[in-house]
Order: sequence, then C-alpha cells, then structure tokens
Amino acid sequence: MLQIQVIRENKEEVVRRLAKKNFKGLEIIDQIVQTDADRRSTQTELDSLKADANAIAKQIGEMMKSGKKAEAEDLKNKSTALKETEKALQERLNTAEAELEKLLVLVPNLPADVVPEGRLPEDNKTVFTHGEIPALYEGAQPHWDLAAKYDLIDFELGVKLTGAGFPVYKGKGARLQRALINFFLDRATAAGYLEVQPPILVNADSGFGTGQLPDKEGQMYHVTVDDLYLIPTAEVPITNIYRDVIVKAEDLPIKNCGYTPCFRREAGSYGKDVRGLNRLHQFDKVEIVQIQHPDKSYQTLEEMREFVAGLLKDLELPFRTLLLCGGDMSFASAQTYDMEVFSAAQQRWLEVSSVSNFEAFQSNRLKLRYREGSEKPRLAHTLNGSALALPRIVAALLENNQEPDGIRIPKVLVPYTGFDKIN
RNA sequence: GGAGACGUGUCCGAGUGGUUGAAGGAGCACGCCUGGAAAGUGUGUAUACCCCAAAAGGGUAUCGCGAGUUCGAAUCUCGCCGUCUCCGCCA
Repeated sequence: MLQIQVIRENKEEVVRRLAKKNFKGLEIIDQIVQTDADRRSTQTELDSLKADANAIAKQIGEMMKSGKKAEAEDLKNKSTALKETEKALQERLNTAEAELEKLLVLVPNLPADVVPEGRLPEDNKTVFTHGEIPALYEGAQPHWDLAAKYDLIDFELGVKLTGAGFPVYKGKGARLQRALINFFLDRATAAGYLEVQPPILVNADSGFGTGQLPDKEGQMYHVTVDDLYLIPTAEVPITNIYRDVIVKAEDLPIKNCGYTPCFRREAGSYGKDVRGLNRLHQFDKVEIVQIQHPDKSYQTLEEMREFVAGLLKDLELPFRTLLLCGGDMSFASAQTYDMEVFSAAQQRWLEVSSVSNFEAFQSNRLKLRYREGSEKPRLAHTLNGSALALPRIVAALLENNQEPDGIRIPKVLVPYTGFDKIN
C-alpha cells in the first residue's frame, strides 16, 4: 500500500511511474486524492466538535462536585445536542476512511527507475547468465518420466490422497527433498540469516500485511471453519513477525530465513505449465527475508540476488537472472529479479526464485517501522527471495544430470543425500 | 470442549464513572555530582491522525480488540481474541 502522503504530495509522479506498471486505473488516484481531502476536512470538523464536547463534560464534572445540579443539567442538554452532529460526522469520517483504504489497496507499488518498460515476459531484461546448457544423450527423458523410472515421485498416488498437484515423494526422491531443504537452510544460516520455523496457517491480518489479501484471496487455500489461510510462501508469516513493530535502526538489517511447505490454488493454470513438477499446489521452499533501512535496501537486493545465484552455481545448474519489466512484476514489488534454471529435457527455462524489494509498500500495511535515535519512527523496507523453491530445482537436476546409468547428484548435495547417484 | 480467574505504558504495578495519556516504582536517555564508577539528584521517556508552509503550538483517538450505556468510561454492559488454573481429551 502506497502512503497517502506520497500520493497526495507527488500525484503527477505517482501517475507517471504507475504507467510503467501497466496500471490502468489512474482515475483511482484522483478519487484517492479527493477522498483523502474529504477525510481530512471531516476529521478537522469532528475533532473540534469533540473538543467542545470534552470541555463541556469537564465543566459538568466540576459542577457536580460543587453541587450546581441545575446548571449541570443545562450543559447536559447542550452536550446531547452536540452528539447528534458528532454522530453524523463520525459516520462520514468512517465512510471516508473505509473508502480511502479500499482505493489505496487497489494501487500497486511504484516500480524503481531501473525497471524496464514493458508488459510481457519478453520485455524482461536478462542481466546475467551462467553455465552451459547440457547436451543430453539420445533418449534423455523429461523429469516426470525419470521420476517414474527411478520411483522418486508418485504423482498418481498424490491424486488418490489429495488431488492433482500434490505429489508423493518416495525413497531417494524424498531424501533429495530433505537434502535440498537442509542445504538451503545451512547456506542461508551461514550468510547470516536467522532460521525461523513459522506457522503455515495464518490469519487474515497477516494475509493483509504482506499483500495477499484482499488482492489475491483466490490464490490461497482458506480454512473457513477457523478463518485461517494456508500460506502461499513463508514470506507471509516471516514478514508478519514484524507487523506493528518498531525496531531500532542499529538492529537493521534483520535477516530471517525459513523452510515451509507452500500452498497455492493456482486457479486457471493448465497444459505443459503444470506437467510434472512444473507447477504444484503444495511445494517446499526456503525463503529469505530482510528488513532493511531505506537507504540500503537496493544494495541488499543485489546481495540477495548474489546469494541465490551462489546456490544455483553450487548446484551446477545453468541459469539466467532477469530484471522483470514493469508489467511482469508483482503487485507489491518495486524491483524484482527472477532466477530461471534451464531444464534440458523440456528445453525451457523454469523460474526457481524471485527476489524483490518492496520498499515501504509492505511496511505501510504492516506498520513496520524503525527508529533512528530519538527521531520519529519511519517505515522500513522489506525484501524477500526464494532460496530456493524445490520442485523446479529437482526437475532441472533430474533432467540435466541424467546419464545412461542414472542421475548424478551435485557434489555439494552428496553430504546431505548420502548418495551420489540415483539409479 | 466444560468451569472459573484475568488482560493497564519498555517492564512491574495502582486505579470500579468526573481535569487519568493514565499514580508509584524499575529500566532507559541526557545533565548535575565523582578522579572514575556506584549511590544520590534533576529533567525527559508512546503511537497514529487532524490543524498550521515548516518549526513552535494546538486538537482528536488509543488502558487486549470491537460495539454499546452515559453529558463524561481504564472503570458499567455485550461480543470476540488471548493468558492462567481445574476438569476432559491427546501427539
């Protein structure tokens, strides 16, 4: 959520920058400015009315003490009359505030200046590539066939237990999952991230805090009996740890990491995009989150990007880093890098990580602030990134490392898997 | 899940309808004191929004959250959330 002061004071600039994000509701900005003006004038009026009423109440109190009952009665009537106006104004203020919030929540974050123009994936800018695209032997298979061949993942069984998109990992397949999770967590910890194990169900306040609600309500599984949501990413509970918190400036950056399963309804997905591990309803991911001072958040974004790239290098996977264009970025992000690995049998790039700086967009919803000395609290910046999402990593590992006699495990993972070959 | 008790500021803790944003204490910050420290002592110590070009200053709201009663609520009523104790159940 953008800060109302920012919109109020820099309306032209906001409109201009939103255009890059392909935001079509520019008239919303006008409505916001107008609703805000109404809200403020109403509050001014209401506050002064309340001040009068408070003063009268105080006088009545003094009269009651000194026994001037009759005079107090007069004042009571006067105060009762004020209350009628007060009630109407209060309702108007409530309406204006609700309306303002409803509108503000519709406005996406402003993209950073370096974000390229464009609305399609083709407009994303490749800023880095690494590794050779492997030449596979004759008869190489896509990961879903390999998973069946070596009995690593049972998609059919998942359908029986739950439904499509909930695979069952077995044997070395399950072990590989565990190995990757541990490897990612160890690396994040070594990089200074504090590991946390958050709940994987969250309440509506948390969903709102990171921007999943109300914008993407349909993307989350909703446990209606208890009104809780299954998290689509650990970003939600981890970032919400800092909801309504004022941290000391010297404690920044705050670095947290965590492993959680993630749940996404993925309504509307179909075809080759969802084949095998490409898109699941439940998947595992290690997430890194930072709370940072506004002056340093872009430097931090680059560090996080480097960190994720380091993981992919160590896993010996060919990858590229994209700087997303305005139209392809998420609602809440100011700047996003996507990391994609090349899946050799499918001959396509698969997104395995998204690293973003949200600037103060999430903080504003979260009321996440930092304080410098004795100054007024100011909104902190939040950042997060996948480090990493497992299924597509597994897909690429299986496909790229397949050899006639089995699938080779990258060296860094062997201590975690306990085997160097799947056969 | 059932019964009961409770929920006050960074912390402890007073406060059952009338200048209470909230006594007192601790902690913290700054100053005095000291060779230095402790002790002592003085001052300060929430957040949001509104008015004001800004600062200064003023106003409103906030004692778990929300609604209500009242001229006036931390104090009374209702709902919700949470904590504790006992019972039940259980990994």
